[in-house]
Amino acid sequence: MEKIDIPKRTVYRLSLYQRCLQKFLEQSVDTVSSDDLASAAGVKSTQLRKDLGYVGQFGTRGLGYSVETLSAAISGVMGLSMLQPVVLIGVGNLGAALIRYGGFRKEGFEIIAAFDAEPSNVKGPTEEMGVPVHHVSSLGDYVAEHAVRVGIVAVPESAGQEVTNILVESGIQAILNFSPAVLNVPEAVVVNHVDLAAELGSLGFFVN
Amino acid sequence: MEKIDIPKRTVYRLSLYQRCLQKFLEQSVDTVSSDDLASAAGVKSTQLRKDLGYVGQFGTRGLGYSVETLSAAISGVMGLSMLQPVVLIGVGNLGAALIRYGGFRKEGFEIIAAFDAEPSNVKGPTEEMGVPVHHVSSLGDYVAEHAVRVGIVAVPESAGQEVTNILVESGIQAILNFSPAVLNVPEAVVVNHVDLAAELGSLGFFVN
DNA sequence: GAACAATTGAGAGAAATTTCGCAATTCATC
DNA sequence: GATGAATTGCGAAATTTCTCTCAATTGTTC
Ligand SMILES: NC(=O)c1ccc[n+]([C@@H]2O[C@H](COP(=O)([O-])OP(=O)(O)OC[C@H]3O[C@@H](n4cnc5c(N)ncnc54)[C@H](O)[C@@H]3O)[C@@H](O)[C@H]2O)c1
Ligand SMILES: NC(=O)c1ccc[n+]([C@@H]2O[C@H](COP(=O)([O-])OP(=O)(O)OC[C@H]3O[C@@H](n4cnc5c(N)ncnc54)[C@H](O)[C@@H]3O)[C@@H](O)[C@H]2O)c1
Repeated sequence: MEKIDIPKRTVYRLSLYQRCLQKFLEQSVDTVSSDDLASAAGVKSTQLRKDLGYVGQFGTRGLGYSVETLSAAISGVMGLSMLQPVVLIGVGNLGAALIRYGGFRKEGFEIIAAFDAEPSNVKGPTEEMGVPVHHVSSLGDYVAEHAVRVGIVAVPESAGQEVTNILVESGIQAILNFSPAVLNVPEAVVVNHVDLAAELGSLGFFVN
Repeated sequence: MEKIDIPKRTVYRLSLYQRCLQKFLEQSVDTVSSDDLASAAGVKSTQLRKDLGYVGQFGTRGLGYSVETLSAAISGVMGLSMLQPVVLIGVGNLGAALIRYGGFRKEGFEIIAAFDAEPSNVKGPTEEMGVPVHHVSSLGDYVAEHAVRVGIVAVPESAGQEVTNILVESGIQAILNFSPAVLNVPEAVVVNHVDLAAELGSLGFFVN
């Protein structure tokens, strides 16, 4: 079960490639060159080939890659062969937007339940998308019972570590963190920190 | 006015440091060591010192950094000395969430206007936050007239390049792109691509 | 004011990541 | 079935980023 050792950056790009391949598939393209795919993903073709090299050999020289084969291969590595259930904690501005967004399914993820400290304040998403919003007190049990492996944290900074602890104790394996909080987790748990304020803030450097 | 050459990663972290410093300031802490600040930001202290090294020398050996001085210095480099006006294009799920979020002001950014292809569909944010939502046809003029330098793109992928072109032609200097589209821009324009689907997707690799 | 503890700043070294270069392979054509 | 054009896969080189080390400096204590 030992995952091959793949650089984090490469894993991220594999996710991009996968989406591009999906799009090619929809357009009934059945073969792409590394140049085609790379430019669709916004990277250099050498980079793409090096990235794919971590996964295996899927191309045929002179021709390129079979979209279907490559897509299946990446899906395999990325564990996207089946829909991955996800819980979301914090149904505020951002959390609600994420729930309403329908696009994650296509990427292989489904938000199956949401949790909030005040679920009664939350109206829209439940009805709109069929995602139930529970009280955060039931988070631990839910995650454990449904063996949920991925969680999205969209609570205020002050509550970030708290809900993370619950997730971790209940066996979560990966967290997408939107709060500014620096989350403390065991080695085995992976955290992707998306810090929107910092992303915007860093643009300040480049203007004027 | 040539900016010092600072690695992108460092710029991003400077933004983190700045937020942490702000928090220290609120707590009336007036001196921090590189260890304190680094752990608040979730990085190693050697990394922090190296990052600050790009900016200048602000610490006193044996003591640490003056929160106020350092914060001012970073603000200077990051161009956050004054509130940076920002336009947002695409007031859908995500765009509306960003508008409703009040935290960007504290980071030195203010969404002064939003644009959508169908502004009549958009209700909430305008009234709630006092951010007017205009038709996208007026985007170019608005950006040019108000000399807006930073834009947030939150439209569907298919419209990403289109609105980007308008922004670029009108003199935008930096873009925060939430759409999956790979945006094509001139060298002088900086794009921060926040690809939520890819961030979530890449977690798939790490589970199980 | 000498000894000590704390802590920065910066150069050197290590590690990670990206880019390059090119042999190997495949398909199409003559 | 040989020639040529296209394109992968991979080792090597280049670049970027991170970490380590330690001398230099400051404040504090005796
Ligand atoms: N919305 C944005 O555009 C934006 C931008 C930058 C950063 N962020 C960050 O994303 C996070 C969410 O932002 P938001 O605007 O959606 O905030 P929000 O205040 O609108 O929503 C937070 C939600 O979390 C819930 N909550 C609070 N404590 C909780 C707990 N212990 N357990 C479960 N739920 C709890 C609240 O009831 C609320 O519904 C914040 O950390 C914020 O700093 C958001
Ligand atoms: N919401 C999420 O959680 C989420 C997650 C991942 C990615 N994204 C990406 O973020 C972007 C926005 O997502 P969303 O969920 O808010 O989408 P959305 O469909 O809710 O909103 C898009 C908005 O853009 C407007 N629009 C369309 N074409 C336009 C144009 N040419 N000019 C101006 N406005 C235009 C639409 O009227 C709509 O209001 C999309 O690219 C999406 O793929 C969103």
